[in-house]
Amino acid sequence: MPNPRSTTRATRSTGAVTLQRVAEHAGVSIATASRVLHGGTRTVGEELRRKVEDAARDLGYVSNAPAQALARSSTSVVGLVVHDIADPYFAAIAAGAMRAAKRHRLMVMIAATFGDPELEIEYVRSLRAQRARAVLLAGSGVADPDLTARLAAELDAFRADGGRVSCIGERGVEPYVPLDHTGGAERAATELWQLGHRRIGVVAGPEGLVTVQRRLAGIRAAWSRLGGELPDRRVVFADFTRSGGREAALGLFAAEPGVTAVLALNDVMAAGVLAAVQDDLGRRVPEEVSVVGFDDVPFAVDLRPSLTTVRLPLEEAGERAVQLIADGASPARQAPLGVALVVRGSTGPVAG
Amino acid sequence: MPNPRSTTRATRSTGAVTLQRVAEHAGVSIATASRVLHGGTRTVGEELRRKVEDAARDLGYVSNAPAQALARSSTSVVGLVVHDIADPYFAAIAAGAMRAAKRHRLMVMIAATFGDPELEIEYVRSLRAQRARAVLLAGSGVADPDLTARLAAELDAFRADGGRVSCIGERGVEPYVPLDHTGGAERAATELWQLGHRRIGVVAGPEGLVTVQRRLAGIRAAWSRLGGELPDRRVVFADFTRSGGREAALGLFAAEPGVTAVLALNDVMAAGVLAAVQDDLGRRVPEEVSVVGFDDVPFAVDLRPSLTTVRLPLEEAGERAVQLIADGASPARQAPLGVALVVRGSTGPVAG
DNA sequence: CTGTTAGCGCATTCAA
DNA sequence: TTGAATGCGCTAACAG
Repeated sequence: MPNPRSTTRATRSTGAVTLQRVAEHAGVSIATASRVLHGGTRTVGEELRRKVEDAARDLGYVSNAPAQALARSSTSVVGLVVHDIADPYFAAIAAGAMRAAKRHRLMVMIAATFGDPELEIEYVRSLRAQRARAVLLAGSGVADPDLTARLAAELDAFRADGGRVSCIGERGVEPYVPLDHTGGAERAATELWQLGHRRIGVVAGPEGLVTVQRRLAGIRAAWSRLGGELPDRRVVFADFTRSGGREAALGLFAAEPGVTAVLALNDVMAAGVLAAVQDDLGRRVPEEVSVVGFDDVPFAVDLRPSLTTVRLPLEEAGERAVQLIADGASPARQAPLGVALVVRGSTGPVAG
Repeated sequence: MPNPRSTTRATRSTGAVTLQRVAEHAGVSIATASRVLHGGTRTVGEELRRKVEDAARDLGYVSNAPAQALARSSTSVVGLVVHDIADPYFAAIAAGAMRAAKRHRLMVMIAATFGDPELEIEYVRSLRAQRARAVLLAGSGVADPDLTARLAAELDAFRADGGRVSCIGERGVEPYVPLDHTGGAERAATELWQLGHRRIGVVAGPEGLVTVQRRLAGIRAAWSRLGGELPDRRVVFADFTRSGGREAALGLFAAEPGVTAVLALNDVMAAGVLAAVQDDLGRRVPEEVSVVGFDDVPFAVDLRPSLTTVRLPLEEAGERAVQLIADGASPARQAPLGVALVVRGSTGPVAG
């Protein structure tokens, strides 16, 4: 018998090294092998333990995650749902999440919805099928009752199957990592007011996103508190992209040439605004027009001029989101992550 | 009976809706249910098919991926191994990969090594445990024989288990998406030469990365072909980060004040170089110093001044990488993705 | 076209 | 402490 293999079919030639084989090789039962290789509790004798470990190493054993998942009905993967991983906002969150995931020995599966709420629901469902241990919703939700309800239903089903859920920013899902969009926006608006600006414009992202609504609300709140006016025609909605920002800025100035400062609702859009104002419109920043961004993504400091923006601790938010779903994290109230206005070169006093 | 849940423990209250239950509910065998719900082939009668579909919908059935994976020993997840997802280079690749993955109905699991080659090996092993259908290596390899061999061994094992492998850029693994680092670098260097620069400096990434070596080789090849000189002291290695670029530039100019142009081996470093040259050293770009980057990440155009750089079709590379491992993609020779020099504002003729 | 049956690899009672 | 046996949910022959 030159070949120890006995069973019939193909697939399992010498290929798959299973617990079974390790057990045989070590001369123990598969239960024992399982205990030393996977079981946390040390209830195996020193000698057998060594034998099993040696066998596993010799054979190059690698556990079969799907099999384990099936047997214990739980995996070590967490799903992260973002809009677009190429967007530095989400990339930062993902980086933080992955860092924390590593600490907790979790794998991160990323799904990009490209802004499609239907896809978000579909991905949660898919993650449920994967029996992911948790799903992290990183993107902003949309203010649509139907969509929200359907997502909630899907999340409930996910939880019913034993999964955990957490999200970045408040969106009606518990637990979540609080991000003070409103407060940050208020601060940015206030800064502009203090610089003497009275006629400001807002370059906003998609109108349906609750993040956009929150930031906008913060600006409006601060502005009216200060006694300013912000007519709707000075608020332009567009995609959360560079070109979205550029086009929105162009539209804004076409309609309201007197605007002295513009608040972009994220840094990527701000980059587009800067390009529009300086290159297309030929106005100087900040001498003629001030620009403020939101998020403080890494490249904000390198824009021309460097961008004044509201800093959001994105990486930390990502980390916290996985902490929330890792171990028995208490669903205790989270201290909101600090937002801060980072004043750089794109803002200045209103032209006298 | 206000509460339909009955069974004892926790987890499996009304929770787990299995194929089994769907089959019962529909009055068919579980095999039939499986066929209509998962089997691609249409070998089920119209009536039963409908019954099963209705039952599945009514019960809210979601297939159990781990169970499927175990039974058919294959999953629909592909692993993507990157250095750092927050780096726009990898974010772009990931975005492309995810787009293609969606088309092929694959899920993408991302692992970040943060530049640690050991972690890369560990992740491949972990992906093997997950029985991932494929792993995509997006990061550059290091020029270390031991590491390379161990990674190769792990990849072979992965393949032996039926997994597919592909990577971005040549690194001794087949198949791969060719990226002409060398050619791009040659083009950038040539451009500088033509602008009259003779004393150039290179701000390079980690010396061990083969990508760095390739780009550097391209520069050296072009330069010596043109008749220029590039002494080692004008080549500085640092991290592939903004601060790495900034510090490297500072060091470079401290040692070689006469340099008239610097080639940064990626755009993120170039941002740091720009900051160092203009803000720290107070020299004008491009009047006094020209700067060239590499990759053409999204923010390159927004730098101050806009960055001349070598464009690499990163998203497309990501897409191609998953195409390579999807369906029965022929391991045919790939036409190298086109690289192009994008001339913008950071380069100009040498000061006369 | 449909049902029966035998695993897939592992965790986990339950005995020993 | 260790082993034997059972089942996780599903797929894939194989038979009818």
